[in-house]
Amino acid sequence: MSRVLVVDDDPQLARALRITLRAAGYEVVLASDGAAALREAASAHPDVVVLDLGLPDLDGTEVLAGLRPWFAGPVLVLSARADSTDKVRALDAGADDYVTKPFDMGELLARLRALLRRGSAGPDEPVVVTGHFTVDLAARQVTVDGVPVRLTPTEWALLAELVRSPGRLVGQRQLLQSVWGPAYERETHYLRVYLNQLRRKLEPDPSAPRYLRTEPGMGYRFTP
Amino acid sequence: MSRVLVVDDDPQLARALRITLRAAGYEVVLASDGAAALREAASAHPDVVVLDLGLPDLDGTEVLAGLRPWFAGPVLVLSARADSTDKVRALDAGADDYVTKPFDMGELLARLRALLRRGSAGPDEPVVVTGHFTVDLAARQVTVDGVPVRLTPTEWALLAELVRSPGRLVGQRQLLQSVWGPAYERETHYLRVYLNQLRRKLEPDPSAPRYLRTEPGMGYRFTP
DNA sequence: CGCGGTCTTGACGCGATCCTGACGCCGGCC
DNA sequence: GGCCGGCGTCAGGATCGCGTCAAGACCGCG
Repeated sequence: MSRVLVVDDDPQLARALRITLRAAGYEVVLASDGAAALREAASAHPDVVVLDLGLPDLDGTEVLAGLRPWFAGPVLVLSARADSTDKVRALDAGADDYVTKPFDMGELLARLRALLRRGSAGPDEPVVVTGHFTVDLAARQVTVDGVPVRLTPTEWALLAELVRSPGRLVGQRQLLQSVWGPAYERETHYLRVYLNQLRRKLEPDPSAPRYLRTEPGMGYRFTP
Repeated sequence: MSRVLVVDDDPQLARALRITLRAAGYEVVLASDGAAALREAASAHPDVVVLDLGLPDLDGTEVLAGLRPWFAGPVLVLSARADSTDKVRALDAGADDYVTKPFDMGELLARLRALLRRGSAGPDEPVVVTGHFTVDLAARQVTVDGVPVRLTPTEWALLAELVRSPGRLVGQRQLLQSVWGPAYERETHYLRVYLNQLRRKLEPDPSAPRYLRTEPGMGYRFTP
């Protein structure tokens, strides 16, 4: 059955969620603060995360930001704040659903079912390894032959988008849209420049790319 | 940009949605009752459906039931009913999100963005296998005897169109229209050239095609 | 204010890709 | 038997996309 990571600092609510989710057939992992949430998400490989925004250490959106670069599964946010600007912020930060407290357990379960039905696209591995370099999506770090390499923010965003779907071709439009925004859909030149830089930093032989391959006219493909 | 099918019988709300969605960069298709909704969903190929449950002819859940067997994209349900049993029913009937009226437009847009962000990778059956080669539609990769083969964009578009309806005859007009555009309906020569190239790359014996067959005067057929 | 790093933009050469025309083959039809 | 339309095959030239380099714009920081 599916594994759920519940992130909530209220022991009473956490306990209620654990019992309800167990009864519904889920395996439950608990975390009571943001740091633990990120740790558990990386080690327990949950299929879905239920995240309370009101945490003692980190802001909920920070947890989302730490999760999203590498965690592909759905995230359902719980919050006491019903203001729509809060909802928009959380949803745009990567949440898949937003439920305001107090909430009905039946509805929460139904929303979880809906999220899980859609299926997690791609592996949620926080670290991707190749024969020559490794990409740690959770720690935002790349190492070549064990040596850390510095990437600029743009280079990182581009690499993360490619690495998140290994073996799959990623269209140039999708890359441009997720790295530069929807207005830059046609600036394919950017891709050429930054792919070149990434290859120079990561590929054993930048002139004959092994891991960051070009599919002319369509996009790029990361092959581990 | 993405296409949204809006199903609502309230002209005022429909108009507001159309204006807002247009402004947000979406292409909008409207339907004012359930029958029209099913028709438009089939013909317009929307990326996402916004469905009001209160319709004059059909119950909203019936529309959902009619949609779900073949429509893979996300469906966002609008409803005046805030009762959680209604929400559960709609979500379990195949809805991906449920928003109660009155709602905030910004929130609706954020929820649509969240749905589309996830929905780009549909749960289709993306791999087609034959005795000699395999076509992975999601990864955009073709392998012959396990070895990846490079296809040009045109070759890929043509092959994908054929492979999407296995065993079925695909007319030349349909192929030309979907690969080159409506203006090229008569350029049957293109088909001959590119089918030839595909056969050379994929068929065991290109001069005696087994998988990419010609139906003289009609079109082509892919037989797994 | 200066400085280092990063992002954008332009120019250029090269190879791949697309279109186009020519030719031969085959089967149906007159 | 000859004609004709449709198909397969091949090759070459125009065009497009890609990689590469470098210079200018921009930004945050000291």
